[in-house]
Amino acid sequence: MPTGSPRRRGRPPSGGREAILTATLELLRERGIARLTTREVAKRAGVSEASVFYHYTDRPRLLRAVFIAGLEPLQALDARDLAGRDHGDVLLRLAAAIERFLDQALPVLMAAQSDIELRDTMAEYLDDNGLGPHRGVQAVTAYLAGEQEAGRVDPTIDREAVGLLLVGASFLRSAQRQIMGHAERHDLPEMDGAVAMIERLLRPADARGRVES
Amino acid sequence: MPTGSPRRRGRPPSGGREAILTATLELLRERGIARLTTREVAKRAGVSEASVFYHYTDRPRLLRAVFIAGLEPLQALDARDLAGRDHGDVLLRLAAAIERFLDQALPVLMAAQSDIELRDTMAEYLDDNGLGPHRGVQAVTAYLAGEQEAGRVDPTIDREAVGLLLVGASFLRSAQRQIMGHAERHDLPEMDGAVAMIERLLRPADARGRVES
DNA sequence: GTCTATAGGTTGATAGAC
DNA sequence: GTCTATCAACCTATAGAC
Repeated sequence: MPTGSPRRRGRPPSGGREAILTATLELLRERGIARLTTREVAKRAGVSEASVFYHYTDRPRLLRAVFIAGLEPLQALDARDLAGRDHGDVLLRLAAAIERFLDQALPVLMAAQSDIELRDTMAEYLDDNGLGPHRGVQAVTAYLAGEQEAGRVDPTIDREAVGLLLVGASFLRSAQRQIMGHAERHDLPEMDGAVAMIERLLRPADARGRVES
Repeated sequence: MPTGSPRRRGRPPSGGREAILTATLELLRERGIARLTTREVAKRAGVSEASVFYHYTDRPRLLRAVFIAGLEPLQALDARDLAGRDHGDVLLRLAAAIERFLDQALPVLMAAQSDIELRDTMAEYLDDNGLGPHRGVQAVTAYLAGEQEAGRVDPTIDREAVGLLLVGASFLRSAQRQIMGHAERHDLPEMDGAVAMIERLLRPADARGRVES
């Protein structure tokens, strides 16, 4: 028997299901969850409201689907994929990747905080799938462990602590952008300086005080 | 004419106004803003619903008042108030203070993200009053500047970068507690390790490698 | 300042035809 | 799978008496 599926049974999907998901995510980011009505979702997706309920049963389940879709990119985060000249380079790229992810996901994560049932649903999902902020910390930790083994990073460094510091800074910067909106004043420092400090910390003892490059 | 106010004119306040504020804040933290109705607020505060509108005009203004009340403790944050044996001690206390503040304020900050108009209102308020995450960074920066001047901290240290790292870690830890709820697994590292790494970074060059105490 | 009562409007969800 | 039409529930806000 054939294992592939060259042709699915039944009527092919018309794309309505995905259109609803996309429309919901857009409206969530644009207006906030409080102004997100199934009516508006249907309008933007170009389907009827009943169609929304046909596909997702009720509003909480629709939102759950949106949350999961919005968090999906976190699954693949790995510092070792990011090549770079030196530690500073890799860590800066990793921090940038985390900030990019958070800029997308934070609106969704925060929206879930608006309702205790949504919050619990999402927390359970995150927990079951081993997701959450610790994922970013793990990415840093794994990278540092490899570098320590290769003798390129001080072996007495607390890998997890460094991960917490780096991911925390990225998180704070992304959250600040969202909370403060486009208020230009009162900016946070750039990541460069923070990464430079971390880099200084990582240097093996025998390399300390050496002049750069 | 007397400048003090030994006795206010008119009927003394019965405490209804404050009861409404407190009830709103409680419900916000317990159930989330989506389930926060003026009806429930009135019930918990022990007043009629009309009383809520008498005092706060409409729901957005009530929420604005709650946000401001919830953020007030940030105004006073200053690392120099926190005495300690050494840098690690002071920074650990400061981080703890920031986490305590955020545990209270983050639910409020996140709730404001649920509605774009609330979000903008709050962002404007934060901006006008110079509030926001940068306040925590400033507290660290100010402390480090003093210590650098006294020769107890490496003068080549990027103060703002260190502030970003420390506040970021506190922020991440507090946010994780709220987002993940009481899911025990997948914890983040404690602050101690992170502070120890920062402390190592701060040591003046002539003190590096010295054995502790 | 506080209350009761209610108007007015919005929303999530269902029914039933196509 | 998609639609139109509709309902029951709920919420904010106001009116007017005390």
